[in-house]
Amino acid sequence: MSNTRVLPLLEPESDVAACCPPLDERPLSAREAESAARMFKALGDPVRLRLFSLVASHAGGEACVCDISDVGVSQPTVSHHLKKLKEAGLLSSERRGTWVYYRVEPSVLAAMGALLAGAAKTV
Amino acid sequence: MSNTRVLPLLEPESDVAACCPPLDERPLSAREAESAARMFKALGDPVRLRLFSLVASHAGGEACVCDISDVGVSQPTVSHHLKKLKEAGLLSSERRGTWVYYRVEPSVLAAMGALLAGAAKTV
DNA sequence: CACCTGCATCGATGGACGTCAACATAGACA
DNA sequence: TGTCTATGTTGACGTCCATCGATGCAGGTG
Repeated sequence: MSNTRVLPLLEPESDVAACCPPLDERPLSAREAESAARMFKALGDPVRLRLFSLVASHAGGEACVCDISDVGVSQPTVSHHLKKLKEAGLLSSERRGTWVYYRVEPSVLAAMGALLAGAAKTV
Repeated sequence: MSNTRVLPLLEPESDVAACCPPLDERPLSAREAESAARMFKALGDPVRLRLFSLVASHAGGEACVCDISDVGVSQPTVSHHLKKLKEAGLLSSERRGTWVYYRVEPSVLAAMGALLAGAAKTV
């Protein structure tokens, strides 16, 4: 455990992780919605969702770009989408020698899960 | 065991509720990603997210369109976004007399929560 | 040094999307 | 019937976005 490392969250661009209450608790403010929508939007593209799932499900929690080649789009497009996922705070990247490795950013995922967990209980 | 046989995925338009395994279980197929991305995409707009949160947090789990007027966009735009949320399977609507009421579709939310719950555990 | 490979960036293009005003439709009421 | 109110629909417009080929850059290998 001890995995709950809280991000600094200083930049207004990436106030992404601890932004919002459960969706059914109260109406989101414009600011909250803006920040949360960025995360959902990042996963709102089929290619990005496959890329993200590919990284998330890969052994060790990280994947090299070289492992990704069968998503049906060109290499520049893959790079473009990985960048988008990184900008949304969902992935982080690290270059090790020749290859670049991407890994899932757990805190942001937890935030999205919290948003939905509330609304899912709404029956 | 209990290999969680998934649904037949009948309608290509609304295979939305029980589409996908947790994001970190295995790479999503193109079909799965397509279906799941539709849901995320629907929440990927700030206005739609506010509308959805507004309905989800409203008393009784439903809200009349007349309750919604302060999202910062015109009425036709509100109607447009509500339609999008409905097409994505996140909301359902019902006309009762003069007013139209929208409510949250719980199964779809549960599906999205399941997708993320898996990936959130990924540390 | 030169050469090759893995990945990012650039510039262009076609399509999708958010937004609005104008109009259409449906129900309530007189 | 007619009129008013509440929503949905249409058409248009501007912007964003996914995609690609070409190119650039970094790191390994000879």
